[in-house]
Amino acid sequence: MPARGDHDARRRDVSQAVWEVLAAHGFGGLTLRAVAAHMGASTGLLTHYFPSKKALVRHALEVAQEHTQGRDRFPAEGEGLPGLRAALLDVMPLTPEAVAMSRVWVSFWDAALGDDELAAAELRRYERWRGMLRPHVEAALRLGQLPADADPEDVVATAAGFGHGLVVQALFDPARFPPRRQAALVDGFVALLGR
Amino acid sequence: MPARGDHDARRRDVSQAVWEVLAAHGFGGLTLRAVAAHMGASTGLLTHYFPSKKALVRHALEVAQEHTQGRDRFPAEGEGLPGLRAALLDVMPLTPEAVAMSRVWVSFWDAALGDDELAAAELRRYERWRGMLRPHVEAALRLGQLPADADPEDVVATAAGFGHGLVVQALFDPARFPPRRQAALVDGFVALLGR
DNA sequence: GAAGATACATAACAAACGTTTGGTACGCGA
DNA sequence: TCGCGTACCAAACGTTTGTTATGTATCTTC
Repeated sequence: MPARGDHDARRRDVSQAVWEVLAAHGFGGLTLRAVAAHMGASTGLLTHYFPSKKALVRHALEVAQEHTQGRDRFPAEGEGLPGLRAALLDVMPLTPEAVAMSRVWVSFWDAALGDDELAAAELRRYERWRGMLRPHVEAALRLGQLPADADPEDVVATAAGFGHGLVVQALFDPARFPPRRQAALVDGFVALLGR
Repeated sequence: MPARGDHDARRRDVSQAVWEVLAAHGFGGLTLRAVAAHMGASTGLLTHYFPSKKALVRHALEVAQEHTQGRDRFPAEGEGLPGLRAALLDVMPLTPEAVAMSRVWVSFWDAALGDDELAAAELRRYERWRGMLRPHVEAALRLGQLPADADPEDVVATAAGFGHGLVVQALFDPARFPPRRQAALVDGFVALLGR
């Protein structure tokens, strides 16, 4: 077994394993031994790359965040509401990978509720997500796709709420919320906004 | 300090303590010792009333559920959409107790993601909640408050998603989502449904 | 090819966990 | 008043946790 590998790449491998254990068993099932076993290694490997479990989790979530943002997104077939539609579809658990990702973030809410630092991170994450929706809402307003008196910030918050709420429902009841229906509900919601 | 107390009442006391620890620290911070300390007792007391931690949690969630349902609800000032509005306001974290309750349920999602039995319970809970929204949606349809071609089941799922999504946002960002704004967003959403 | 840093595995550590055990204090029927 | 069952505490059990210590290959550099 080698030395001189790519240190950062290995850290990313470990984060990936953290991610997968998290998706499979939630924060309650996230132990160093579980992560190590999942990647066929020992806990010594983990401690070699991360000083503590908390540091490991923090890095894994950062990596996850980049992965979330750099995703092959649904192409927005237009400005305004179509863009909002695409942004919402981006967060839906439509594929197995997206399901895993959603599971991790929902799981993360529990950990964040009990830890101030993680709660602050979750707050920022929410702001960033609303920030991604906002341009589309503002464009829609400019294009007259929304009632002229609509408050953009309220529309953003409403859309963000609808999106995450639908994610949770789909996560717990995939039979009732298959990808096709998730997409249909998103379409219906966006149509609702546009009068 | 023994004897002939009301056994069931004591079990409810314990469940209440579980509830409070859960609201404060999430599932990750729920330990028998924490619960015992919270009620100034020993872990022996807990095991005296419950055979295992899992049984304890199960009972606590059942009690919580009854408490959720038997809540002093917002009076529905009308049939159809006003009723839907009231039902949505009922789940919003508008008061400290409602905040605690919402924290517990969000926290519960993590535990449910890693445990099949809890996941099934969460699925049922969701069905029950949609079941509470459905009559209002159907009444709204009957009263012509919704477009005649609207699918009631889709409207229910959309409203349920919006509701829970807003709960999560409000939980993590109470400054941005004070009670007044939560209510305003619910009003805006219901108005959206009614054209 | 010797020296030293790197990359792990293995094993031990104290702490915390859920659970079990043993004991004591009290209420109640006899 | 005796005896028994309930209610509970205190302590200990074995396991699992995150962390630390030690050991051993492998690579890099000279």
